Amino acid sequence: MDKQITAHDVARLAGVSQSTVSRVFTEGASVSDGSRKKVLKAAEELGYQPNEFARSLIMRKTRLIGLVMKNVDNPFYPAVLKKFTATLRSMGYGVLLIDTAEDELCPRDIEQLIAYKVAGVVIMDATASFGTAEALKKNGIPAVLFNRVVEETALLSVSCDNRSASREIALHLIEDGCESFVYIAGKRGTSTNLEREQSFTETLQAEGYRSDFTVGGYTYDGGFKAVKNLPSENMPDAIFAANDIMAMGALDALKEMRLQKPVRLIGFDDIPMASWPGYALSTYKQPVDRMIEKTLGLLLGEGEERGTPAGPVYLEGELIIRET
Amino acid sequence: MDKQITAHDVARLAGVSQSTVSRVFTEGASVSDGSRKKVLKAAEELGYQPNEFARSLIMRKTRLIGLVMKNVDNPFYPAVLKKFTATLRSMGYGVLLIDTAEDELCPRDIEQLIAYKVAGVVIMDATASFGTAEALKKNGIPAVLFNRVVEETALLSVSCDNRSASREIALHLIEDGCESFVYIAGKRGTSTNLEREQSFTETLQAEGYRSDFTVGGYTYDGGFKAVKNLPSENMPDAIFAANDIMAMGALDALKEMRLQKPVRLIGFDDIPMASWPGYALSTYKQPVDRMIEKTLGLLLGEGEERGTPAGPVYLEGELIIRET
DNA sequence: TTGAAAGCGATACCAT
DNA sequence: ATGGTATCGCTTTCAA
Repeated sequence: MDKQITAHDVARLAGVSQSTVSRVFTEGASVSDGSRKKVLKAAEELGYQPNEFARSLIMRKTRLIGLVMKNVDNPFYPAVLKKFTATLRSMGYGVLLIDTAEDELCPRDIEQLIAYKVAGVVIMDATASFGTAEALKKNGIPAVLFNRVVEETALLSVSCDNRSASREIALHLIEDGCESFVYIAGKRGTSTNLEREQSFTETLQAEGYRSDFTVGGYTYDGGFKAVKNLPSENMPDAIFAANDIMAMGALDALKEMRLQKPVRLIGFDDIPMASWPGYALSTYKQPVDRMIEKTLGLLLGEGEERGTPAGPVYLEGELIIRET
Repeated sequence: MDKQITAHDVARLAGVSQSTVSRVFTEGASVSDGSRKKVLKAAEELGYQPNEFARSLIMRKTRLIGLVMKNVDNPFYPAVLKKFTATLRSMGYGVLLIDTAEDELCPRDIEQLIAYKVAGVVIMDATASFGTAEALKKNGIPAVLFNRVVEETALLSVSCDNRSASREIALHLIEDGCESFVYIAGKRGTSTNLEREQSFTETLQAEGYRSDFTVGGYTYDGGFKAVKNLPSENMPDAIFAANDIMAMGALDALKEMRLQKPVRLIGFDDIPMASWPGYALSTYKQPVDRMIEKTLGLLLGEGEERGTPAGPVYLEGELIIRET
């Protein structure tokens, strides 16, 4: 940045004032065609681009959105990340990527977000403590949780409707003739797991069935081991895994066990691999596009869309039945 | 950002000058213990964090690195992205994420990188045209290609040693008794594919064998179809797929075909899924950690490490033989 | 050690 | 339509 090209340089080369250069790069400012051409030519030649730091400073407003993500291991998120980035770009925003190691944003994350005065924060697959939410609020930075609900912080949040999804899954399985069930839990304490678990179990109970329970921690290995630990002489009719990669682990374990009785298996997310012929996994497809749209609407939208809805936003997805 | 908390606010609350506040947040500036305490307390209370935009502006140097990525579909990259982000963070840099749709950086990407005056750019899995490279150079922004080599632009680049890797794979297969081979190509025109293809084919020829050839485009479907299109009465002894997800597609196709003769299959990358029991894919593990380290060294390192090496940097990985 | 003041590169208001 | 100038929040001399 020592070799900075500034509006002054362009002005000098174009033979106009620095103000005029600025106007050429400002939407809806009045500049004569002649000046504009000269400036554009000079800018092109020098490779000039207005300094966003100076611009944001004087405008008292940045065009940066903080994207906080945790779980790169989960193939669900890359596509989400891409979609967020692409959409934000088309809205004129840049993306400050923050990778948080823990389930909860750490102080360094917050400091960076505040230092960059981001116009908003999307927190994917992680949560924020009360203190964190406060720090952001103090600095007037809005934040939305993506795929997480945290009651205490009153942070905005957008998720898939895990409850209705899990109910649908339970009912589908029952209708299919299943009578014994196992739920492979994700990470305990996450809202996604809690909602899926509760709703699945309650629906089953309401219909007169019960579900066994095991933990998979949202990982492939977890799903694999969860099934391996099931008593092979007494396998359930159906398994609901709280996400797709656990379901894949479960499926691979099932295949290895070569059971005589088929076991129905349903995952959650609809990651790209779920449709691979090798798996052909039945799953619940999260309404990713609408979730992202809604998230950005809450964060940056105009008027009523923006701001505080009564509570967490839940969007319905779609049950996709494949071969499992 | 309208509700900005500035060093002035902190100064007022702490009863010192704004300069002193700045000093407290500047490494190695001289402030009395008393002042420091007062300032820190006030800052804490207000939730103050120095404005990075103002800071970068006056310092004439940003702490932002542009990370350009394309292929979110390839499970190889999420982990790379995470590692880059984490490492950069520990070096004090923030990450400006740019998602480029095309194989080659588009003007908008460059404009954003220049506008944010990034301290450097890492281009993952994509290339830059001559014009692009020039625009960056004009603005004094260093860039490194990760996993791509582009001869004409003389851009720095760090890759896996695709040639030696492919040779090793070919020799291993021959040693294993294979006599007929198929290479499933990635995307034509990419340096990774070219290097793998040439080296594999040449090694085979040198040993007196030849290889058939088909294109998979670096996608699961591509790999799947590539195998399905092979004549089932005349399958090769071994297949080398230019990346793991193609290999997985190939493997699933192979499984569906239920051949009597086993076919050896080797992928490339060693993505997490390759080790899943359902695949147990043999593959060539890219030396990701060292590649990232080298990339950042070239971009931001001290002294000799930084800057222009004679040519592209190639790092050796490791052949991992699993069940395929 | 501390405060006052200059200046980073841009925008926008004010004259002209 | 154009140029001059104040200003954004910060770092960094320069005096005190």
